[in-house]
Amino acid sequence: MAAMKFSRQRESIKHFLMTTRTHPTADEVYLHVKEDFPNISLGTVYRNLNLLTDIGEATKISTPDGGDRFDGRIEPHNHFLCKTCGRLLDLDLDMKSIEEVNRLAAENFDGLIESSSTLFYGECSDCIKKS
Amino acid sequence: MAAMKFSRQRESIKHFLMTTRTHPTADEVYLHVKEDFPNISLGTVYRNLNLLTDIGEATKISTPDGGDRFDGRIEPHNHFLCKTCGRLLDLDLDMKSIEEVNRLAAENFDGLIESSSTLFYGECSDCIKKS
DNA sequence: TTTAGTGCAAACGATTTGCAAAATA
DNA sequence: TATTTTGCAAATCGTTTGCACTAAA
Repeated sequence: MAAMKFSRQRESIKHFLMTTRTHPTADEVYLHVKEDFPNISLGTVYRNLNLLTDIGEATKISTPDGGDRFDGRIEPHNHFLCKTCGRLLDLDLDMKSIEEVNRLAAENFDGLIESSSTLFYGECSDCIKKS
Repeated sequence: MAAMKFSRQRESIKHFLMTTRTHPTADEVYLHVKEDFPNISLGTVYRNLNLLTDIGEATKISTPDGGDRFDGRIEPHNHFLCKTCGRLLDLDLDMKSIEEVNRLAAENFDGLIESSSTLFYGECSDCIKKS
């Protein structure tokens, strides 16, 4: 079932995800990879982003505003959405804290908790400075 | 600026949101409210859901699978998404725990954290029983 | 040479929007 | 009466898919 083959396009997408911290949308990935592969199509980008997500080499982040973002950092970590500029930033809690949250939740919940993802809301330091 | 007027449709939408715990999609809200207002349109449902969300009387929940869900519970609380049946359930941490998470995050973050929303993943008790 | 991946364009589902008519203030 | 909200339909946005072709194994 599905012997995965190498593809230059997929490598490029993966490389971009792993070297940026901007949590790009599929379209932003497309525009970037297009610089190296002018003929690449948005469909290919979506197919590879989903594939990378499925095999655990990327993460999909959903926010209440607009399309999904993708993240090449696969270690558990969390995100912050600035209500002013809309940027999505990394926000690291140490592993112990993340586990502690999951443990606390498990106490109040009658099922199996495997992971969690927290989205923090507020205003980032850049926007605070400008106001 | 926008003096809000009463509307029967909006009341019905709001009432449904406040009395269900199913975290309905816009379409599910539409189908339910349609029982009382057979002519209501999906556009009206979306307009009111967004309006209620904007004035803080409802919450929009984004998950990595499919469309947004809406929630009439406005006190801070969290959610659990079952990987097997896809249901979105409430998961309450006590207020202290939520505040503690936000405090921990603030220590590692250079901006203002106002709130947070955690989505837990795993398998719900119903699905565990069936397997 | 067999199979997976690509580019393209059409299809899709969810959500938004313009507009004339209806409801609220 | 003045202004907001509605229903409808068309438009838009993000994403997926079928297909003939190309690249990798």
